[in-house]
Amino acid sequence: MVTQKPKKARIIEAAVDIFAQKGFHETTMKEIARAAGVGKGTLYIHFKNKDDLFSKVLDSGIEELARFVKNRIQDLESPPEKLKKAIKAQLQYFKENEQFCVFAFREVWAYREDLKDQIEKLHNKHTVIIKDIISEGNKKGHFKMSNGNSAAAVVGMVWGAALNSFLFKEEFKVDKIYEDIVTIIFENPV
Amino acid sequence: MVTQKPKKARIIEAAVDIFAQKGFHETTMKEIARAAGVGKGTLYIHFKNKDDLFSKVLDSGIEELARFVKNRIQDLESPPEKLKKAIKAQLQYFKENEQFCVFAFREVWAYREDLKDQIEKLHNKHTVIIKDIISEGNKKGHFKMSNGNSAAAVVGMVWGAALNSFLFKEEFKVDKIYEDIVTIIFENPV
Amino acid sequence: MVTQKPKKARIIEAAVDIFAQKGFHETTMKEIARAAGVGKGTLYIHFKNKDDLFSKVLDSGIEELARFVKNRIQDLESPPEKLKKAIKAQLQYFKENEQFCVFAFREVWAYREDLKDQIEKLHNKHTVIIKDIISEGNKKGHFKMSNGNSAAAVVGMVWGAALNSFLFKEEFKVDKIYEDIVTIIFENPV
Amino acid sequence: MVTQKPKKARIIEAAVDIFAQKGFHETTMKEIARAAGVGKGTLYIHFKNKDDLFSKVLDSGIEELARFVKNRIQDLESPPEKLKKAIKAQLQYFKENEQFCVFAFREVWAYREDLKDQIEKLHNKHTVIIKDIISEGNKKGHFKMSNGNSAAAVVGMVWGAALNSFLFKEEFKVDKIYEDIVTIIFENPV
DNA sequence: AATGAATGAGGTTTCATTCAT
DNA sequence: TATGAATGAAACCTCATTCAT
Repeated sequence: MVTQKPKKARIIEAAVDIFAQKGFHETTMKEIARAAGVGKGTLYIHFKNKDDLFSKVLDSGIEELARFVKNRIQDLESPPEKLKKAIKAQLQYFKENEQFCVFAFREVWAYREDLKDQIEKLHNKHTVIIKDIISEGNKKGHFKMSNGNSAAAVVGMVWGAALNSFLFKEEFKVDKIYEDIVTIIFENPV
Repeated sequence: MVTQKPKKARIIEAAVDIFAQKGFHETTMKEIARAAGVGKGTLYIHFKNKDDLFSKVLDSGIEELARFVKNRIQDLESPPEKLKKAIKAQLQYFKENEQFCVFAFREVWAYREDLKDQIEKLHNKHTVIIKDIISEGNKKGHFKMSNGNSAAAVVGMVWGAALNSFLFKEEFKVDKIYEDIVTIIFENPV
Repeated sequence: MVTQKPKKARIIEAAVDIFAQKGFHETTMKEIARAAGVGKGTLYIHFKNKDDLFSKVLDSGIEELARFVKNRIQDLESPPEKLKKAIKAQLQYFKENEQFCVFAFREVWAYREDLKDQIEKLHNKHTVIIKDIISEGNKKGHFKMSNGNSAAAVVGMVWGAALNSFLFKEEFKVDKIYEDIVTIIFENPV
Repeated sequence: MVTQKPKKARIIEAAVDIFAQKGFHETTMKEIARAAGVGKGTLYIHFKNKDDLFSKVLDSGIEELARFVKNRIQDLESPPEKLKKAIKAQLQYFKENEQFCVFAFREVWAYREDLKDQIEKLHNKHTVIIKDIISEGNKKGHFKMSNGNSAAAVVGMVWGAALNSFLFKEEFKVDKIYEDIVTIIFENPV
């Protein structure tokens, strides 16, 4: 007999897709079960309940995004270069994982009171990469940004531009969006 | 007898609050009715259904935000000054209407498929102010930004920073956030 | 100012139409009010409630049908002729008042527990014409039918044939249906 | 553990009773569930919605009535005998299943626009037995009836007489009603 | 007498979760 | 471990009826 991919992973994969397409409330446990090819009851063996499944799905996605970005910047030295690369990496990830990103937009930003702690942690994990770069850049004299707000603002910029593309169903042009954002940060208005 | 505020307005006010606190799906029509001090059936006199109420609430808020920002920039000439003022005005509005802003974050960004048209329109109405300023600034030689993406990025920056504050329940310091954003746009990294 | 038709009559007229088209439960008081050109509250001035309005409407219709049939047979002497004429008259009335007849089918036959007394009375008023003819015919030696059941059976025959036409949207051919029914009663199978 | 009767059958049985007593609109899904001894949600596992349940209930009853009548006439040869037997069988079935018959009266005759197709089919299935007998009888020279209208008239006669008994809460005397109907068809008025 | 805005009881239906197999 | 039939709380929405004008 062929060794099957573990059920838990299959469930998460299926859930990302459906949550991303329809949002938390419009998605039913039955749909997820069917998409994962398991019984409804099985979901409750691997996850405590719908909220738990949801937050695990979120977790796994953000983790992957963070890994993806960290990989791309790990060999760079200069904070401005790191910042540029981190922005580009995010945009690339968005392009390749539109599904998940829409999902993250929907649910991380539009956070639910009862998942607050969970979501704050995730938001943090995601923003912290940028925060560290800025922090390092400030120390080395490259930037004059404050840490917390600026990181949030930069992340907001990337997501704002990305969401704008998604919303208007334009083609998602990584390079163009990248240029536009870099211009805002690195070019002075007169 | 005292002339009461019109029912429709009272309902919208109550709905903003509850939607903002709990999101679309967690909010029940019963709650809104109770908060507005009217009967459940009354909601259905003034609004076709829950979705309709929701989108009217959204509409009225965005309209007000747009008015608020436009008022503050109408006497300014220089595009950079306009951009700064528009950013500050948004932050001020956010501070004074935290409820509505969280609501808008939740639902405009995390847009729902079935309200897409509605939300695109609103998103547009809101972003277009920044877009016009940038466009004018480009023509006059102040900026070198592209129109669509950059406006979305700038708006994302403001909202990202604001949401960050809300998320972490820090005090919402308009001036500090304003400085941080302006620094990103107007100060060059080295 | 022109003397308007009394409101009460206008309401009944409107109600027959709507009840006939949609049945008791699918018809709303608002619809009736609008069709009658009066305010909703006005219905409650002239009728105690929806049930009361309904039974008055039924009453007025059955009354008219009974009058219609009685008129046509009053000059006839022979019970068989009377019976034939009464059958034909009913069919004619059905053809001219399909609206009301469907309504009567729906509601008289499918009687509601809470309107039972009302409906029995009406059913009676309608069947009694046939019952009297049969009774007279028996006495004079024309028929050998029992009174109650036979009248009900004859009425059922007429309505059954009529409803059959309505159901299958065939043209309602009075003469043909009339022939078919008369054949059953007046022609012997071998 | 004792093998229980299948849930679906139990639901249909319960639904016939309640629908018969109170009609479609006055019957609630909650009542049916309670009467069937199942949860409200279970109804929606076996039936798409209230309309679906209703039409399935109707279907199952008409099917049974048709089977009942067919069984009784299958060994007879002469069309007049068949017709008599079919009439008697219907009356017998009515006596034994008053519940269902009242239900069928209510809803088949007083048909609802949205169930029209369903009801036409059922009406048909029921009337066709009589239609076939008449048709055969015409061919063999026993009757001189037209097919469609006459079948509908005969069925109407049976139902009319039966309903009359139910309406007036008289004892339902199969033999007496049978005699009365047969007299109308087989005895010539003078 | 006439109106229609307001009400809220009560209906249908969905769906997260349980549990016997 | 795995399943899915069964459950019932809770949501949205309608509409007969009331009552202040």
